[in-house]
Amino acid sequence: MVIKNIQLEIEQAAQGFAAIGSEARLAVLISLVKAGESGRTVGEIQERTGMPASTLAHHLRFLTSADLIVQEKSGRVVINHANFNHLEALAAYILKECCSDVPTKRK
Amino acid sequence: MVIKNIQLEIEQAAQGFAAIGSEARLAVLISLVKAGESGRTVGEIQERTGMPASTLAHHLRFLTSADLIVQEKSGRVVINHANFNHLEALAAYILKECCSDVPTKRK
DNA sequence: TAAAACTACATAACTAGAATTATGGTTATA
DNA sequence: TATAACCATAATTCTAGTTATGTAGTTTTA
Repeated sequence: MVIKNIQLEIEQAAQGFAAIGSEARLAVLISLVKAGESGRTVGEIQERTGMPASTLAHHLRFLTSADLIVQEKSGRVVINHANFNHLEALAAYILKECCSDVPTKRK
Repeated sequence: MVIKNIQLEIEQAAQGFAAIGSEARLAVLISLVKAGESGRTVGEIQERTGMPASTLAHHLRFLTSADLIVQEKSGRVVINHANFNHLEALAAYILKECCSDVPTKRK
């Protein structure tokens, strides 16, 4: 798996975190992360999470617009993939600038 | 700096992400991450972010209840510290279970 | 039939002004 | 010189208007 380095702006990062800031959506995303590259159809996610289709569609839209997942249409089904590049960037964002304002001690 | 390994439940993780899922709060948190261990007073954060005191107080409360920051009272000022242990755990959470459902190829 | 779009509504969140509380420093007074 | 009174500052709480979100039923599209 190739991980591309993405540079996030604070708006994008906040949007990304907001997207996984609800238990329902976080559960959906984690399910897709577990599934790896091959992803899962909307139906498969619905089976696993048990949420109503319309609710799930709404959350998938939310996750898609935050660029956390990518949807791919294949015939009649839609396959959802975790966007690993973006997720990596998001995870890194939190502590990226750790301590940059701490004055370094003079020796 | 010692990093403790924290195991997060999905509710806690979602709450944590929700806490940094607003640009205002993410900006506050990043400011505290930059400041490192020594933290920053409410006033210092206000100077940097320019947001009204009442709004800032509200967001700090939110961040505190999600355990992302820790507040320490010192005389008249309240010093805010990023909770690095929790932030590490949150960052790790996103991809922790990556690909666990992918069937491994037989050799 | 699978999935998305549309719709509706109750609930929660964001923002910020005004009032309040808490602390520390300064000045006045006995 | 105590100490009471007062003022300044830091931060929080109260309150309210506005906006966003969560959920899910219904309808549409491919």
